[in-house]
Amino acid sequence: MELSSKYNPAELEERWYAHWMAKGYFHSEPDEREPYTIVIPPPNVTGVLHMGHMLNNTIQDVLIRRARMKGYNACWVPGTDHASIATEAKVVNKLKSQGIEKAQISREEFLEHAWEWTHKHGGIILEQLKKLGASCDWNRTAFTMDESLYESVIDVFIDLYNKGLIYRGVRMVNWDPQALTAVSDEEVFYKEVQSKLYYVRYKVEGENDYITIATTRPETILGDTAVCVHPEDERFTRFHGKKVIVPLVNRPVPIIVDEYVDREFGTGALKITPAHDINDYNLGLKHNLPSIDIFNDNGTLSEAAGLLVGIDRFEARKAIVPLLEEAGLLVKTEDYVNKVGFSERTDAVIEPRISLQWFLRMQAFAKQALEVVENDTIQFHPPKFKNIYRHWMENVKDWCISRQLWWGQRIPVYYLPNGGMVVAKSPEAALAEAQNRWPEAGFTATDLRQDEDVVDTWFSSWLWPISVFDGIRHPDNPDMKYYYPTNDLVTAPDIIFFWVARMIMAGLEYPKDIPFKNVYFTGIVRDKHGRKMSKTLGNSPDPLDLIASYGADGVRMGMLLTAPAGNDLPFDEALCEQGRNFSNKIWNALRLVKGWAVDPSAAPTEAAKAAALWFDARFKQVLAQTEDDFAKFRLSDALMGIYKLVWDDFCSWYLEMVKPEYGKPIDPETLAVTNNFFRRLMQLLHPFMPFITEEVWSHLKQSGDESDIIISQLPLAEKFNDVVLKQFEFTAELVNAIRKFRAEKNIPMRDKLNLTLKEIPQDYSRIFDAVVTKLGNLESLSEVHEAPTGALGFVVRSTECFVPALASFNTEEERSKIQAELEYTRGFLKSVEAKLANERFVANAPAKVIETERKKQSDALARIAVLEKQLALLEG
RNA sequence: GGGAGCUUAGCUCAGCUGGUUCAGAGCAUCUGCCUUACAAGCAGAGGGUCACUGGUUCGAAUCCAGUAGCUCCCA
Repeated sequence: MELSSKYNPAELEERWYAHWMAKGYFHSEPDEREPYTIVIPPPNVTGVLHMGHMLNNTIQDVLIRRARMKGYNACWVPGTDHASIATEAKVVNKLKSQGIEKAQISREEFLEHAWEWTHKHGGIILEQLKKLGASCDWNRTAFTMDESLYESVIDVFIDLYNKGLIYRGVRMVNWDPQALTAVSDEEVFYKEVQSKLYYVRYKVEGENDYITIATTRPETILGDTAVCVHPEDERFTRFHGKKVIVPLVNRPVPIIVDEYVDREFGTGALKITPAHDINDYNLGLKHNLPSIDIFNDNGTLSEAAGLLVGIDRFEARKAIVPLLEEAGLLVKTEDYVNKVGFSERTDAVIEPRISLQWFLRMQAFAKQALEVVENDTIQFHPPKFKNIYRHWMENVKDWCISRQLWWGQRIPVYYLPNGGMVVAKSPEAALAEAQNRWPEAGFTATDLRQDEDVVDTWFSSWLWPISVFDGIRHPDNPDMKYYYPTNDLVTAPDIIFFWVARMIMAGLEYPKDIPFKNVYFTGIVRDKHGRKMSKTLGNSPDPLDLIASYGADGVRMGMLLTAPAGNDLPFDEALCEQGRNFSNKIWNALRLVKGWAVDPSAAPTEAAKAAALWFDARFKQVLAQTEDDFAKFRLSDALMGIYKLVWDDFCSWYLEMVKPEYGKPIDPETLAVTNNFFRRLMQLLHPFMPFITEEVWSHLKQSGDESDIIISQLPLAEKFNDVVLKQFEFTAELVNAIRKFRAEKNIPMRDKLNLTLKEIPQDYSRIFDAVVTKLGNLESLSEVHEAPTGALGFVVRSTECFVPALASFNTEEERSKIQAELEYTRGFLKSVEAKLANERFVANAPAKVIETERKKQSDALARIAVLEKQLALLEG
C-alpha cells in the first residue's frame, strides 16, 4: 500500500472513532476486574466546547485510556448539568426575541420551552468531545435533570431538612435584579468602577448642627436607620446618644458608635443602611437597628423608599442629587474609584439585599471534608491546593441553596394557609403529612402552595459521582458498589469550593465514603497575553477548527505538553503545530519501515544487533520513568519523555542504525524486532495520541491479527540493562563528535573516513563499533597506542580520535579551538583542586562527594594532557 | 485589609530531603544541507549573576530573613 508522505488525520480519526464505538470498547459493566472510574465534570448542557474543556477532557481521556490498557475495567461517565441560571437566561432571551415575556407564561409552559431548548442544544458539547477522541461510556450519559438524578436531589433535600441541616433564613444575599435571583458569592466578580463620593449632611435632631457623611450610593439614604461614628473620634463625641434626621424622608435615627468605622475614610461618619450593605447589615444586627428594604426585585425603588418610587436604582441615584441640593444638604461630590460587584451570568450590578432563602449548614460537613484531605485520603495534585482548601473549610459559611428560578429541581416545601409548612417528595405526600399534623384544619390539595424556587445547580452537581450511579436512591445497587468511589477527578481549580469540596461532603454524608481518591487540578487556559479565554474577549480559538487543522492528536499533544498540573496554560497554536509535526514524524517512520523489502535469508548486521540491545534497554528505562510520572500525575513530563523516546531515540538513532542501504532489503529478524519496538512505542503513546497510534498499529499488524491498540495491554515495567545504556553514551558522543568534525572540516557525509582511537574508555563496548562505523560513515575504525603522525584529531572525553590529514585544513583555527578548550579545562581543574585543598571541605563533606571531586580532578588532568599533546602535534 | 503562591535561556516550564542527572528540557533563534521515511525534515551552534539584598554552611537555584514585582483566593 502506498502511504502519503504527509499524515492526514481527518478521515482516519473519524473512522477509528466509529470503529471503537462499534466494538463497544468504551462501555463498561461491572465484572471481576478492578474498576477504574472517572466522572466527567458535567459541562453546561447547552454550552459549546471551549479550550478549558479540551484540556480537561484530554487529561481525563489520557487517564482512562491508560487505565484500560493496564487491565482495569475503565469507566468514564459523561454527562451535562442543567446550569439553571445560564440556561434559564438563554431561554428567557429566546422567548423575548419571540415577543414572549417570562412573566406572561406559566411555570409549566416555561419549562416546556426550556426542555425544548435543552433537547435542541443539549448534547452538542458531547458530540464535540467525540471529535477529541474522548472514550466516554456514552451508554451512561447522565443529565442532572434526568428523572433519577432529579429525584436524588429531592431526596437529599428532604433528608437534610429532616436532619435539621437545611433551614430557611433571612440573609444578605447577592441579588441579581436582572435575573431576579440570588447568586452565590462565587458568582459575583468585582470590577473597579469610576464613580462619585457624595458628601451629605444630616441635621442633628433638636440642634442647629450637622453631621456630614460620605457615600457612593446616595439613593440608599432613603433606607438609612442610623449614622455611625468611631467611639474615640473626638470630632463626634458631642453627638453620642443623639439622633439625626435622615435627609428628604425626615426620619430620626440614632447616632451609634462602633470601632468598625474607619476614621480616615470620608468624613469619619458612616450612614447605616442595613438592608443594602453587608457591613451595615452586620452593624444593624449588632446594634438592633431596623432594616428598611427600599428596592423592588427588579432594582426599582419600592414603596418603602417613600420617594422616587418605581424609579430604577441608577436613575434614582441621579435624581436624588438635585433633591439633596435643593434641601441644602449636599456638601460636595468627589470623583472616586471603587469596586462594584457584578453578576457573572448577566453582568448586572449586584444588589446586596435581605432575602428569605434556604440554607444548608456547613460546619459539620466542612470538618469531615477537611479531614480527609488533610490526611491524604484524598490527594490533591498539585498539593498546594490543600492550603486553599483548608482556608475555605475553616472559614466556611452556610450554603445558600435556593435560587429564584424555574429551571431546576423545585424545592419540595409546601406552605399552608395556617402558616405551617411541610417538606415532602410529592404534593400527595405533603398533603398527607399536613393532614396528619393539623387534623383539625381539614386541608385539601388546593391549600398547598409549593415553594416557587429551585435549588442551586451545584446542589445537584455535588451528588454527581453518586447520582450518576443512582447511589442516592439505591445505595446498594451493583454499579454503585462496583464503581464508587471513583478514582480520579480532573477539574479546574476555580471550582474547588463550590464543586470539589461539596462532592466530598456529599460523599461522606451519603455513601459514607470519599467520592474520589485523587483530584487533578488543571490550569486555566489563557491566551498568549495571559488573559483568560472568554467569549466576550473573542480570544478563544474554536477547538473544532484546531482539530481540523492539526488533528485531534496534534491538539491533544499541544495542550498537554505545556500543561503541568495546576499551572495556567498560555495557549499558542504553535503548540498544536508541534503536535501535528510529531504525528507526521511518526507517520514517516512508519513509511520507512513499511517500505523495506525483506530478504528471508539475511541475518542481522552487527549494527542492528547492537541497536536492538541498546533500544530495548532504553525503552524500558523510559517506560519506568513514565510509570513514575503517572504515579505523580506529571502528564506533561510523561509525554515529553515519550516524545523524545520516539523522535530522538527511535527515529534519529535506532532507525538510522538498522536502516539498510538504499534499495537493499532488511533481514527478517531485525524487521520483527523493529516492528515490535514500534508497536510498544505506539502503546506507550496511545493514551496521548489515540488515533495515529491505532492507525500505525493497524499497519504493523500481521495479517489476520484483529487486535486493536486501544484494548491492548501496556508493556509492564521491568528491569533494564543500564550497563548497555552507559556504554552507549560514549558511542553517541563519539558519533556526535564525528559529525561535528565533518561539519567543521566541510567533509561531506558521503566521504568515508578512517578513524583511529587512542585510550578508549572502559565503559565503551566494542559491540557498538558497527554503530559508529555506520552512523559516522567510516571506512575503518581501529585502536592505536601511539598517536599517528600527519593526522587530524579531536577529543572525546579523554579519548583521542584521529583521521588522516586532508588537504583542506586550517591549522590556526584548530590551534585556537584547542587552546580555548585547554583554558576552560584548566580553570575547571583549578576550581576542583581549590575545593580539595580546603581542609574543612575534606573534613566535612561526605566521602562520596570527595570521591567524585577526585574523579573530576583526574579526568581533567587526563584531558589536559591529551589536549596539550594535540597542541604539540599541531606545532610539530 | 486577610491568606496562598510565583519570579531559572527570547517563550513555556523541570530541577524531590542543600554536593557529576546542577545550571536542564521543549519550542523559538542562528548556520549548513532538497542526503529518496520525514523541509511538518536532517546535521550542527549560540543563549541564563537561577528577581534583588543579606544570613546559615566547607559548599546555596535549592534552607532562613528582608526588599521589589507578578498571579490567584477571600473580604
